[in-house]
Amino acid sequence: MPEKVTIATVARRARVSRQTVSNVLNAPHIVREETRLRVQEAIAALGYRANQAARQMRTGRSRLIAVRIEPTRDGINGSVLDRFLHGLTETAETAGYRTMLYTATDDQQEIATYDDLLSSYELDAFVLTGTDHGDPRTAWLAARGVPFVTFGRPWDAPESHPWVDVDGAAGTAAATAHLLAAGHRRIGFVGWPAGSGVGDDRRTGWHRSLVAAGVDPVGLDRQTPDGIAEGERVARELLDRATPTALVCASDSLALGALQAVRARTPAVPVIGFDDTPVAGAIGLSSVSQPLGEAAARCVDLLTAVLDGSHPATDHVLLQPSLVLRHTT
Amino acid sequence: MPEKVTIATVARRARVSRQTVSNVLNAPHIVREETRLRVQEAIAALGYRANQAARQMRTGRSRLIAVRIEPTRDGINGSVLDRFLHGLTETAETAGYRTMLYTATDDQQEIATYDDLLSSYELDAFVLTGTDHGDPRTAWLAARGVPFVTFGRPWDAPESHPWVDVDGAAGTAAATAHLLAAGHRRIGFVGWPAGSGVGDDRRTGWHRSLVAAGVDPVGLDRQTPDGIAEGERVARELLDRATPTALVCASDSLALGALQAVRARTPAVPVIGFDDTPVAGAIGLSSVSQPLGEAAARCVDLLTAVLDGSHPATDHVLLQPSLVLRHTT
DNA sequence: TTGTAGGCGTTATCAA
DNA sequence: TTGATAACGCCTACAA
Repeated sequence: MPEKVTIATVARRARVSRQTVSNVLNAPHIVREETRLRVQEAIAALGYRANQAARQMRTGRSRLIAVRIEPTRDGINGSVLDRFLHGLTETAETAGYRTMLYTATDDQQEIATYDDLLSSYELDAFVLTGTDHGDPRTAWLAARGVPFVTFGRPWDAPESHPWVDVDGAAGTAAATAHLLAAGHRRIGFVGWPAGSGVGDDRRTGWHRSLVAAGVDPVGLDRQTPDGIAEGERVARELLDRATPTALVCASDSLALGALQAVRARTPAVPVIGFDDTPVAGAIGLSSVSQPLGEAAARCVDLLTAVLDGSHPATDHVLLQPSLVLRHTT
Repeated sequence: MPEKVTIATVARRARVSRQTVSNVLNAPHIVREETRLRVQEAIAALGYRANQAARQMRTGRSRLIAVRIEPTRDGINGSVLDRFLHGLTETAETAGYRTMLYTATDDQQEIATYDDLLSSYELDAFVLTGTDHGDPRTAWLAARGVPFVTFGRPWDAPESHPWVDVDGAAGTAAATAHLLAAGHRRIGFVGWPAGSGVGDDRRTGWHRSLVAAGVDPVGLDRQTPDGIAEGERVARELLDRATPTALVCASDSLALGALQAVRARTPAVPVIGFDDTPVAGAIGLSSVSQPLGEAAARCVDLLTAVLDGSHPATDHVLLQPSLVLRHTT
């Protein structure tokens, strides 16, 4: 087991004071080159690394960011956040931050966790996902001046804090446009109940695309909580009542259900899902793909900008999704 | 923004010394009850929480455990580790530990990360996944006396360190037994190339089950790297050459491919996968399910035992998987 | 440009 | 049983 290497060990070896070593680390430009090189050589030779706990005590910064990990719901949509999490961890690492995980069952408990995390570990920032109308979490963090960024727009007040999001409406619009181009007119939409920002956004794209093409969308959409069985049920209902010739869905789960419903119909009824989850790839379901890696990277960008005190021109990033076509269209 | 509450704030309010507050926190039994209650009241009233960085400086312990997050490969098998990670975070929280994430591209880089994590953040322990024969990571950690537990057996030396694993052989044996009970004799196996501990383990269960039933397994299995296309290819090959009437697969990806291969065969060829990933649930694929939440919990148990210095009777845990039957059987 | 002194919040040691 | 003192490793002021 190697002995603990502190700033003092380095100082001794380089025959300078501890302060000079600290300067080499934090303000290299004020150290004479010859001295700096000697210190850097000592650092490398000893494998010295600054102790975060000690640094944090002085600076109050931990170089740690917190992200919530969700219970996997149906396991399909959960993969979206998992992919985001991976991208986040990776990008944060290259920016010199580590990622810390926490769980929470509801907003209030999550806020209690913020409090705990902040006072025990002095986290530098939070990355929130799944924001919705009137989110109490963002209000709490903002009130305390805690840096944070959300993956997902604040639907109420778009300017209130830094966020990164993917343009869901553009995604469903592209899906709808693709079907229109293929000659379809009566294109149905299977979505979530009105009221959720994300769900409404995705419905909007379909609606707007249809209207632009001169098709009346009335009666062509259905709403249901997420799930495969739910998707199948309402898709069947939609097919029976409104006879759409193609379907756009708000999620891959819904699309999977819709796929069951359209099975064996002639002519075939194309179905397009949302999120391009592994399931979609596995079964050949066309889907709208979110650039999750880039979204994560931009979140880190925004965060480091805030943490370094530099105020960038823009702190709202809206990314464009892409349509991945497979067998089902 | 609330003022920072330190042990001194609490001490002042409770009219005791800082040391007494510390004792109430870390050794309550040596404090007179009356004093202790007064201090606890002050702690509650002020919302005091011990600062981890300061505590860590003194004790050298961070109450942090590290887990690696993998790049999602095909996104199907990746979900296994994601579910494990969720369970781990949750259980660790209840045990008073937080989870820190890191990424690594190969074993050497991962070891470099250990070094970094250990000297910068003084992590208390590591949870490793995906161990294989002659894993350099466990050797490195063991040599330095760093506490760790692996999810996955050390295939070379079963006694060398604490581990938790799921009995893969029992899983494929159960799958095979189920098919045997349904009247099948020529049951094929689609697995990974020999040499990986996990893959060989899963093949063993199928092999043993067949032999026990008096069926000669020779020629009834194929090997391929993981993947849907790969699974389809070798399953097709197997069906053509060895005419199995049912298939057991080493993963859901392979099973998904096999499902393509057996499509439209009469009589139907049942397929059973492994891992019970969301995809399996979504498309009705029967699969062997690992108790990932429990595995994670046991990992935390083992870790806390090591960290608290108590040496439990057993530090090797082998959990039993369960067979989830769906349409494909 | 380099060195010295002090303190961040906590706990271990030892004395009262 | 409680309290005073020192120390963990680092960084910021200030002095040399």
